[in-house]
Amino acid sequence: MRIGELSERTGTPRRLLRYYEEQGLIVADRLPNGYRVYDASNVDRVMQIRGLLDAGLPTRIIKQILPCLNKPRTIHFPDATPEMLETLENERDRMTDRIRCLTRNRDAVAEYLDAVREKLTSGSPA
Amino acid sequence: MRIGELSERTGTPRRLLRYYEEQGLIVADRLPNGYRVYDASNVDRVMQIRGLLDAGLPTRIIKQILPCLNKPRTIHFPDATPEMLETLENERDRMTDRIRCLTRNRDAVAEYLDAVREKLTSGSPA
DNA sequence: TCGAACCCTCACATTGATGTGAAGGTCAAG
DNA sequence: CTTGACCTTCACATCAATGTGAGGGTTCGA
Repeated sequence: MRIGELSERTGTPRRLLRYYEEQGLIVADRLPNGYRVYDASNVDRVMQIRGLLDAGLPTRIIKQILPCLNKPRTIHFPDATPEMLETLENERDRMTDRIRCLTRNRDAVAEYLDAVREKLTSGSPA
Repeated sequence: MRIGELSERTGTPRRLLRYYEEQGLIVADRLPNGYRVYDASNVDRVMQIRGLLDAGLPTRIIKQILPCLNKPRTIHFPDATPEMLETLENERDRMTDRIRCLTRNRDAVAEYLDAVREKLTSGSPA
C-alpha cells in the first residue's frame, strides 16, 4: 500500500508518517517513481508508535525500544549494549511510574465523576 | 515559603513554577515587595501537576480537572457544567487508554529485558 | 490530452513545555 | 555601604510533534 492508505488505516496524517520515517521509526520501500510502499505490518507498527508517543515517550526513545518489541518471540539481540540496556531499564521504570501516577489521577477523576453523578441522581430526581 | 524553597521542595525550576502560575494551575500570594509566597499545600499541588504533565495531559486540561481533585472529601461542585463533565469523562477514558497502552509496552520492554538477562546469565556464565 | 487524485521534497509556522539570560529591585550580613 | 543571594518581569531560544502550503512529478480514466 502507499502512504495514503496507511494514513487512512492508522488515522495518521501523511505528514506524520513521513516524519516518523525521518526520525527512523519506520522504513518504507520505494517504487521506481519514488512513492513509498508499505506492507500490512506497518499498520501495527504505526499504531504502536502512536501509542507510545501518546504515552509520553519521545521519538528518540521509541526508536531505541522499538527494535526490542518487534519480533515478539524471535527476539534477536541485535547489539544489546550495556548503555542500551540501561536506557531500557530506566525507561521501563519511568513507564511504571507514569502508570502509577496516571492510575492515581484517573481514579481521582473517576471518583469525582461518580460522586457528581450520585449527587445529581439523588439531588434532582428525574 | 518563597519560590526558591518551593522549587527545591518539588524539584521544579522556578521558571516552571511561574509558568504554571501563568497558566492558572497555581496561585501565589505576594509579599509587599512582590515576591511570591506559598504554603505547604502548594508542594503537593505542584507534584500533582508535574505528575499529570508527565502523564501527558496538557496544562489547559489539568487546569480543568485540578479543582475536582483538590479537596478529596470536601468535593464541592463548583460549576460542574455538562461540558466540563464531558471533558472529564473523555479525559478519564483517555487516561485509561494510556494506562493500557503504557502497561502493554512496559511489559514488553520488561519481558525483553528479562529475556536478555536470562540469555546473558546462561550464555556467558560469570 | 486533460483533470483528478495521488505522490514527492522543501521549508516555514505553530503549540506546549521548557531553557536561559538580561536588567533590575530587595534584603540581610559583613 | 556593599556584596551576595534572593526575587521580579521580559523576551528570545529550543525541542518535539505537528500543520500547511508551495512547486512539481505520476497515473489513470473520461
